Amino acid sequence: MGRPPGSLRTALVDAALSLIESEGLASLSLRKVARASGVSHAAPAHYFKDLRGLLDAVASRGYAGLLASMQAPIAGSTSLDRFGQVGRGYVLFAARHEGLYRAMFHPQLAKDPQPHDEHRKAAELTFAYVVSVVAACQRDNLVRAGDPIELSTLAWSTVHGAGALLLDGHIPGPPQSVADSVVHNLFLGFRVDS
Amino acid sequence: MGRPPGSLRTALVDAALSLIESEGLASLSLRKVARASGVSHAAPAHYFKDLRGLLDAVASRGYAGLLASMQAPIAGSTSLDRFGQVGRGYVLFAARHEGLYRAMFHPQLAKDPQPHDEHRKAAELTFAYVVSVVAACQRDNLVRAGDPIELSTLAWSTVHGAGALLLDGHIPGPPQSVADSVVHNLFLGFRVDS
DNA sequence: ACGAGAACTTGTCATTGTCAAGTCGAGGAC
DNA sequence: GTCCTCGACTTGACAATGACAAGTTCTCGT
Repeated sequence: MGRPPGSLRTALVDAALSLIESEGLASLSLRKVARASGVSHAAPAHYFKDLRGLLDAVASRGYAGLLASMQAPIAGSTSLDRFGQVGRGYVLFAARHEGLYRAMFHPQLAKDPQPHDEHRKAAELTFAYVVSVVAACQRDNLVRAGDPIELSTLAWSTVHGAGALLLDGHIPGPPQSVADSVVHNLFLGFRVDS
Repeated sequence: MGRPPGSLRTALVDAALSLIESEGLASLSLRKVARASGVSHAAPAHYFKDLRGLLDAVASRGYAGLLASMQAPIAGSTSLDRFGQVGRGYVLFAARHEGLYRAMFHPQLAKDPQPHDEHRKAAELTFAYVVSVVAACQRDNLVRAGDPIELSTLAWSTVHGAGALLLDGHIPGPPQSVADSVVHNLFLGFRVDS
């Protein structure tokens, strides 16, 4: 199959994403990815030496989608609007891309639980956007003073936990309303003191 | 090997817990558990038909430990003290029992991502304690009014997210201070309005 | 005495991650 | 032009695993 040069790696990640979406993360395997891409069973190991490597590549792709979801165009465009969209976009991304979300944060499939560089870089980039939005809210006097990184870490924890618990079925109700509730309550804790 | 009657199931869960602690969740297998317990490779399937079944049993055990960690004896005993201990206990439990915590919340090893009844019951029992503590704080006028279940869900999301991100290395710093920071900020958002 | 069911064991199968070794073609050195 | 190397795979093999089917053995009620 005439493949554009240097694109097998990309194609393998595409196949992995598609398999995760259609069959779930748990049944992903290096060999399935290879088969879906029409290459030999050992080809993936050439690019990602490990299952861990594949998952890191998949996760990096996932962070791009997550960031896009948090930056989705919204009606208003005050810093507060963007704050709300960050939270909602995060939780809804988890709900809409369950397998991918799990691949990003719960890589149980790989023996080594610690994410590698590519993965970690992508995560930091995404986090940086959250920090920038929080800082903007502080400049507009909508969010109380304090280290924006610490506040952002808390916000990340909250939306991340909500997404995870939602996927595990621990939080009842439709994702949309869970997202709204979480964001609403989170902001109550971030307001400037009255 | 003369085994007390009806105790193999318990012994298998014990073995699984021990293996998770010593080698990590990712390398757990039904067969290893069987070997560690001195029984045939198919014995575990008799009690937990699935890997999923074993993980559910392990998770149920885990919730008992989690609850204990949240109820750890503390100096003061106001409802606020207990609120703090719930949060700290949760985050620290995650940090101290990484494999078990992952087994409880990220059962990627099983094909079916949804927890089963035993697991879910244990989770609800644990959550009920959180709700009771939050409600007590409300009675003492330390936490703002509102549906205690909704507030507790938010609190759970936050500590759960913090634990998960901590394990994935996304939050730097020692677990103890992360726990303190999270609980501190969480409470700021729960205070009664001034 | 007998049948039934619980508590396993033995055997087997397809699938998987990983490693070692090969193949093959393009690009540069001489 | 020939040689050499190196990247991009392929082929082959191995041990481990989850799951299933078919026993076996033991106990208990009748």
